[in-house]
Amino acid sequence: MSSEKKEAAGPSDFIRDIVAKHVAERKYPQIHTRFPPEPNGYLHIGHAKSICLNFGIAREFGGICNLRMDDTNPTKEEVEYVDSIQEDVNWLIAGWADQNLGLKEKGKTPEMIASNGTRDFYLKASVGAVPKTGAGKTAVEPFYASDYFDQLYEYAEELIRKGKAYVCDLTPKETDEYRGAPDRPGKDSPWRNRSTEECLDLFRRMREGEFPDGARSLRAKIDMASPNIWLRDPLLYRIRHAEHHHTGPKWRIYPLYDFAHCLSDYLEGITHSICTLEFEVHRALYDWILENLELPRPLPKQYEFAKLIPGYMIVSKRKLIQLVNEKIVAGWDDPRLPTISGIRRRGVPASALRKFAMGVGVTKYISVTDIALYEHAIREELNKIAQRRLAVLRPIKVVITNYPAGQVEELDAVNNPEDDAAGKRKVPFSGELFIERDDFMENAAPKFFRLRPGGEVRLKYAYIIKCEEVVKDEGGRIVELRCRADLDSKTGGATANRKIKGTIHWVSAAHAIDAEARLYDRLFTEVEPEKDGRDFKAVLNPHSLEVVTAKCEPGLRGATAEERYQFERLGYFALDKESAQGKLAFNRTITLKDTWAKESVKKA
RNA sequence: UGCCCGAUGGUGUAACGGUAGCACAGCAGACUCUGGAUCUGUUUGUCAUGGUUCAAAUCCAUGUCGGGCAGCCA
Repeated sequence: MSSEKKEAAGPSDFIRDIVAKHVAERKYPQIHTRFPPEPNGYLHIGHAKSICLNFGIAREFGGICNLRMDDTNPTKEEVEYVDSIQEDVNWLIAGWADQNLGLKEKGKTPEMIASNGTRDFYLKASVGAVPKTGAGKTAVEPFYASDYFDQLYEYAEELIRKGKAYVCDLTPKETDEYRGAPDRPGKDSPWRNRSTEECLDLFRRMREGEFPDGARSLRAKIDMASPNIWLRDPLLYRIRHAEHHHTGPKWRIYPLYDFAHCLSDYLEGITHSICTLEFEVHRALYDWILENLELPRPLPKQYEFAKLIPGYMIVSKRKLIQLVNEKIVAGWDDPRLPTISGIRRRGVPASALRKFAMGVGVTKYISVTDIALYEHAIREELNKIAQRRLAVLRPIKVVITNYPAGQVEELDAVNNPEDDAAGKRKVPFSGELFIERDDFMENAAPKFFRLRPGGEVRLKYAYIIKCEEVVKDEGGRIVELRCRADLDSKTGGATANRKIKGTIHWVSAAHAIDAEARLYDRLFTEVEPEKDGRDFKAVLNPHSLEVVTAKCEPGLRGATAEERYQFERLGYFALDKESAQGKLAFNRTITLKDTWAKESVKKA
């Protein structure tokens, strides 16, 4: 296959191979996947991989991917999370797979249909829609596992009637003891052979709220001696006197993941249920439930892949919450966090996140992904679209001694050398400038290409200057550089083609505007912050955020949140949401590759 | 010492019995009014041992190492 063809065909991996085979066999009328987060936290970069996989497959095979809240545990879930999940998914797939996003009409629950002569439930997705509540639009919303509680309850009774499930009175502790251990079989619950009638009666009374939490449970009757722990009469329902964020006070019993998930997939007509490796051992149970219910339509199948573990990040929900609660970061969307909202706020384009998530591939091999892959994807994307601007992060004053006092020139500056269509803009130049403190070295190393006493450097888009005097204060700190410009060397001028090794950025002191620049770096100093159970707080990077006041070219006054900027020679920046009129704040998404920094480190 | 899964350069992956390829990172160079970008070249790899085969990263066996599973979490 040629590389071009391969590109058009999308990535290839073992799951897509399976799907492609099913498509070729016409096994299903349409490929249907789903992305089913539990709304108990914010989505992070790991979810991005799952989203790209599930929506990517739908997109590549002309299918649908449902967004579903896997909300079967009322004590952990909140609407705040539902909203953020929806927002994050929309952002990530916008312009890429929105036409494959499966949602449903607001308030709709599964409908009773007749399939192959039997009673059946089904909830169709409405595709190509984004959540809209405006007048005249059909209101749509994500799927919710909790919308299936009625059907799930019926399926549970059906299992009881078939003698495949029973109400068990063992306490949680006893249940645990009866389960045995991986290398030791469990033993049957004394309630295992309770009559169907009694089970039905008890289960109904559980639903009515007659018993306290933990008093009874509904269990599948499988095999207490199974080598697979999840087949040792797993719990299907537990009693929980708790209000649910979506169903309110209606229920006192809630289904567990294993019971709810496979059936939710079935109800939505999912064909390929893709999840992470830790559910591999649950697959037998997933199949068992569906098969024992003898459902009329084709059954969904579960496939597992290795989740993303990016270096220098933590992704565990518990730890993320800890960072937020202990105010180590500024909130769920802190730009240092690997949450999708943090990544977005940092200025990473959705296309870059997707590129990364697709690029890491899909396998069953668990590994730590090099953060360089992530950073490369971001730079590659930003390089193509970012508007170049001049800004000085740590200014030092430069006076051009031979430049006419009071003169101001409007110089042409290229907006994006990667894109001619981006055009040019004017940047004011004058005899008093700011340059980057790092771009001057009093005792420069031989390969330092920038400004040094007596040395020359090119000011980007402007003149070549020579440093003639270094002015210091009483403390010996450099306060000003007095330089002489080669006035013929201006871009387009007589000596414009003189070869000067270094080119630096600058801003005109009188015209510069101030902006807060938030310089973000990785949050941790170790690739695996939690390696060997170490406290991740011990390896926090103390320099993960540095805030400076940058001197910016005046054009940046009109910066927008949508636009991406490259501050030349420094990095990519995005306007933060906290920016207000007259008070600009930029987040540094990522630095430019810096070979000089690497070089100087090598020497040290 | 139970069951399940996995192992290809430093990292992520491809090769589906027939030349171990790609990307990142690294290194060297070219070019450059961004030490950016781009371009060229390049170092490094099939966990081990047997077996099947004309031919094995691929199939089989054994071993080693790593991971998952004993929530009324998902």
